[in-house]
Amino acid sequence: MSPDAAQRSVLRAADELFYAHGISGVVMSDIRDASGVSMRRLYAMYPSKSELVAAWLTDRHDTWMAWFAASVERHVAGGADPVLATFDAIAEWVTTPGYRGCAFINSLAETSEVDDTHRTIIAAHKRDLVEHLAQLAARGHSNAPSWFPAALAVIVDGAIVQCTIFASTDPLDAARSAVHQLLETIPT
Amino acid sequence: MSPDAAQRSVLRAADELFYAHGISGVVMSDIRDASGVSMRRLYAMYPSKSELVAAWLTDRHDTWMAWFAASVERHVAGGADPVLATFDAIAEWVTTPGYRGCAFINSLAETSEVDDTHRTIIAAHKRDLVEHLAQLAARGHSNAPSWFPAALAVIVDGAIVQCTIFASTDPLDAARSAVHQLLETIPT
DNA sequence: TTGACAAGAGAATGATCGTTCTCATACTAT
DNA sequence: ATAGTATGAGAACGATCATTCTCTTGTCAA
Repeated sequence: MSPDAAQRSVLRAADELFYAHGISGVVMSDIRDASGVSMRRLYAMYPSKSELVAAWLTDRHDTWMAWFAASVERHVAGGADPVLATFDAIAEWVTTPGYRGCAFINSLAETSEVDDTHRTIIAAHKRDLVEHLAQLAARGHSNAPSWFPAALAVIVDGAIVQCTIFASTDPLDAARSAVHQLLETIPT
Repeated sequence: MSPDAAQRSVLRAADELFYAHGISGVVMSDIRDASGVSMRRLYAMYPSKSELVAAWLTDRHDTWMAWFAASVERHVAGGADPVLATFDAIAEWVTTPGYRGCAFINSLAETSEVDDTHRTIIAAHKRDLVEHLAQLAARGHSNAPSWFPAALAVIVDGAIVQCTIFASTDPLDAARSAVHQLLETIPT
């Protein structure tokens, strides 16, 4: 297996396993078994589990943001409002089999207070999400109040969490209704 | 130590430790050391760590809901709108030293998909919170749309999560602004 | 006082985990 | 082909954990 293929295989295994079972629910030999990469090579690539987790989070940030942006644009191309298209994208995600909430929120719950590396990646992910939502809001709702993007991010994260807890899309629908109502009151 | 005192001491230790370090970040001997209750007695009370966690979550539900209701009423008595008083209460909580987000959301991230007991307690907690918020909304905003309580719960949970991630109260302020704006559009 | 049982301290047990090591097997360069 | 190096398979190691056991120290009824 080429170094590149090994790297991809490990990150794919890490994503499936860490997302499904949580960080402490996955042991290094699970990663080896799922990726087919030997312990020796695994530790040559990532000198500790913590660094593998950091690499996974970084990779997942890129992958997820790219997926999210593409999904939103697809719905915008179909005629949706850029802000409301956010909820169409999240609805797709939430109804995916194996959905278990936001990997970053979940990982934060498992991250001890001393591990700054993981926290930093997690916060950067959410900062990027807020920024992306701000750009969506700027398209077509250019005079939304300054708190709007941050509020939108709060609502999106709340919906992601509650859809996990209730195993239902009802919270997402309520969130969409609230944002729809909010947009009505914003002069274009 | 009386059986009652031992029970209280164990639950208090469980709350401090599980909340601060997460479930898998706490080992049973930590509970023993913090509570002063011997292993033998600990396992006589709770036959496994998982059952201790369940007892902790149940206890925390009662404690937290009581605190939240009281804090909201305090702010309502000070003249706040019952719905907006929610954000005053959450603001108190978020600025408490040692704040680490919602124990139930955090625990869900650590709970494996097979452990139905914990999931059930977590979902019941959030259901009770939604119901409480619905009752607050009914006071003074009796003709809010039917999605309003669920949306309010989504916004509250999102704010709780994002204040943890960003270690800031900014998300809470944005959330409050959004709800304030929403209430403006609801005919009394 | 004594005998019988309840409870504490904390060591023992067996499983699991992160990480490293060994040995056997390839591959590379000459 | 062969010495030298890299890699894989997976056992070994040392730490940690949930849980149980042992031994000791009360405590209380008669």
